[in-house]
Amino acid sequence: MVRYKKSEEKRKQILYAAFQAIAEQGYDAVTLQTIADSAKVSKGVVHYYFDNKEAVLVELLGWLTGKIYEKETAAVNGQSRAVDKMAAYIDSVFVSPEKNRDFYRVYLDFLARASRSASYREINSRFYDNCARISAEIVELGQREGMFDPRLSVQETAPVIRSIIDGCLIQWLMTGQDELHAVYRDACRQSVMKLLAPETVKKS
Amino acid sequence: MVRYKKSEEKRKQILYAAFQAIAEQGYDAVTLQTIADSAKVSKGVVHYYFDNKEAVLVELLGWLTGKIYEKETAAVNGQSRAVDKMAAYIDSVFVSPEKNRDFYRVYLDFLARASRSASYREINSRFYDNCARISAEIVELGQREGMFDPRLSVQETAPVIRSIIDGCLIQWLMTGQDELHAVYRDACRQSVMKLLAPETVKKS
Amino acid sequence: MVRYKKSEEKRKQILYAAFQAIAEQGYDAVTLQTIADSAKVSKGVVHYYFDNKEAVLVELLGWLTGKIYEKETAAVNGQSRAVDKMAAYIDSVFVSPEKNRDFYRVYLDFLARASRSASYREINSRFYDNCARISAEIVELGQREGMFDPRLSVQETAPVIRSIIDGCLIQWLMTGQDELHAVYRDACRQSVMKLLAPETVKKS
Amino acid sequence: MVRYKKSEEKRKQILYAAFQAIAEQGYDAVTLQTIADSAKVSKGVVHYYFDNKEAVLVELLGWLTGKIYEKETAAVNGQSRAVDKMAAYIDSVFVSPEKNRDFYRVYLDFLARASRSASYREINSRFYDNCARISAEIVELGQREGMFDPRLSVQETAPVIRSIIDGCLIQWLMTGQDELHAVYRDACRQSVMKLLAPETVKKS
DNA sequence: AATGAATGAGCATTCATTCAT
DNA sequence: GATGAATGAATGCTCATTCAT
Repeated sequence: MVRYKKSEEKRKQILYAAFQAIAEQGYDAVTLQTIADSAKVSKGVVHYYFDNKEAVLVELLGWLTGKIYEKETAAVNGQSRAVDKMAAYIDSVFVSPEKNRDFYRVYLDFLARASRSASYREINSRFYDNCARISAEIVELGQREGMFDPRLSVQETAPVIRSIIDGCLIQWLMTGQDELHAVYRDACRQSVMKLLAPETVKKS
Repeated sequence: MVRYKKSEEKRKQILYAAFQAIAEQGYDAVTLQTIADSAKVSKGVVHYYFDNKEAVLVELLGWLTGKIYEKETAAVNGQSRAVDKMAAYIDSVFVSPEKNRDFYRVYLDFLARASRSASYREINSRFYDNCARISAEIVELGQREGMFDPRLSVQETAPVIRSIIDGCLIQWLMTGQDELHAVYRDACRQSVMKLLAPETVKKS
Repeated sequence: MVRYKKSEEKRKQILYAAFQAIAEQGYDAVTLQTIADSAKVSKGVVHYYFDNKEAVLVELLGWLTGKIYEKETAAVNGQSRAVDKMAAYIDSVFVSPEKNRDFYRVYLDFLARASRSASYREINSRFYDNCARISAEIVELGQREGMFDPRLSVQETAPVIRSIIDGCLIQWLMTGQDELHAVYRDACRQSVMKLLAPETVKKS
Repeated sequence: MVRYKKSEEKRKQILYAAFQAIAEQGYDAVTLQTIADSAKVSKGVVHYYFDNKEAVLVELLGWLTGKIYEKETAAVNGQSRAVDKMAAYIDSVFVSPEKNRDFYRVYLDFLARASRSASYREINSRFYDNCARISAEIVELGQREGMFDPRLSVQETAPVIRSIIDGCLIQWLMTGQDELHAVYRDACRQSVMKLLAPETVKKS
């Protein structure tokens, strides 16, 4: 990308600092001074690289969701069977309490904003579309493999899978308890699997 | 009780004004002046009834989630069979695009805050617990009726149901399209039902 | 004027403080803090009474030029003959080195701004029109009295009179010497009188 | 001289860019970046040639007023009779709406500053002195020719002539109307001529 | 109880200036 | 000579909060 002449590295440094600062304090409580301090640069530098505070957030969220999508893709590509891919997909989201906490704190801030601003929604839509594509491909593969319910509409299922993932992680975040991370992950995994499972013959 | 009669009315008036203002602009963008104007009271009055701006949000969310819980309970109590109760529960959440939009905008603001503050989380926990209880009772009833999968852990299932509901509504909100409200509601309903469904005999 | 509910007195206090501050430091060098300090009020008060810094200047200049016009009118009305009226008019402008210095400093700032902004120009036009009307009435009276050149176009002469007045005061201001104030005033008076004088019979 | 040949060119380039930028936006609204961009040089270069922002204005005005004086001198030298010289002098100032607008915008900015700073006033004094000398020589010539009023004090008349010129151009600038440029020029010319005219024999 | 004038801390932002390359 | 990244002081402005009436 030649889009930015100015050192791409420093931009990243500022974005990461902003991420940390927002995760800790929330978007509105964060000041450009906080971000600058956290990035170990002077306040002016933030404005040198970004037009304004909002531009930092906008870019941060494109960057963040982009990175997460990449990780999900990598995790899914590491498996061959649909069931394993889906498990890998879910596990790649439920990385660790620390990382999930940081990300979902920032992400909730973002969603709150996106609910009122079309430009934020657009960034999020790209992320949702990417996630939906991953799910859709896994579901289709699973259907071809005969492991997933063939009657499922891929269109409808993909968003629900993301709902369960995000919903579970938000609920976990609200517990404030790291120990429950695994519990919510398992609940998420099992629910998704149950949702995708084909009709079974009743054991008699 | 009688002591606060008059006050209580004005408190509600202010809370409702705050709700509208926050739904429109977001908590941080809203000023006490905005709230006062919208509630048709003077700025001083807001401080007379609430210690500070944050106290408005705190009380607002206790009040809001309480009202929603009441509506859910009423809807569920209007049905007798588990399947109908669950459908009524879900439908009572998916009221209308307008109402869902207003509530989820405010609720996302709240969740973002709750992710960093234990006191906010506590308010949310009450709501989650109430929702979980509703789900749990329906699931147990359904299991007794033989309509829901008897192997389901009620403990684990209840949060997932809420995840699907919240997750779907958040995703719908991010589309920015009122017309899709019904689509997400149906996806939510079908997924929940599939999740709760007992093992079925494969048609041969 | 019920245009402003907020204490008109305090507005004047702030305007006068702004006038003093601008006279001393120039519009751009003046900060809202300076104005507030000079008015012995807190910084917030200035913003409470005026939307922004520019609004202070705009109102200041309407107010200032209005006051000057009033003084000019009063001075002119105190005389009955055209020659005396004109002298009174000029003298009412050349009040004192101190007052002229303060006013013309601020006025030059204003003219510089007005040269680029139509809204400032409009305020100034009202002032120019008022001044031109004063001159025009005197000139017409003088022509009727037979004391002023009857061939003079009132339309054309009025602006030139103001040019001489403003031009002389600006030049005096640039000398930085209070002692020369009277010199420029006399030069102004004599030039204006010469300009208005009717054809004379050459002394032989 | 040779030492600065290259530098001098770039200085002029920067000064001219500054002139354009200030004419358009005003000194305070102009940034060094704007000037640098407009001069097609880097920001650092401006600081390389000028100690600071103010030094640009100071030099700009010395340069500008110098050029104007030269033009006035040339115009006056092109005529032999006092009346023609004076007309040429005035016409050389009223060049065109575009040029007068640019110059007087910048000049008003400068005068506002000069009203508070002795060092600026000094630059202006040189210009005033030069202008006064031109007028004085013409007036003296005219008196010798018997075309101008012999009783006129050259000392007193010269500044008034400049007052009329500057005053008329400032008033024209405040109209915002290019079409009136000629009107103000004519008013200026006629007033100056009337001012200088000798006593005339009344037609009987 | 209610008002709204007054306060001032805190913030985003701008920009002249410096300086390493 | 020339560049432009980096700095940080300074400013306009917002707004929660206080308090006299």
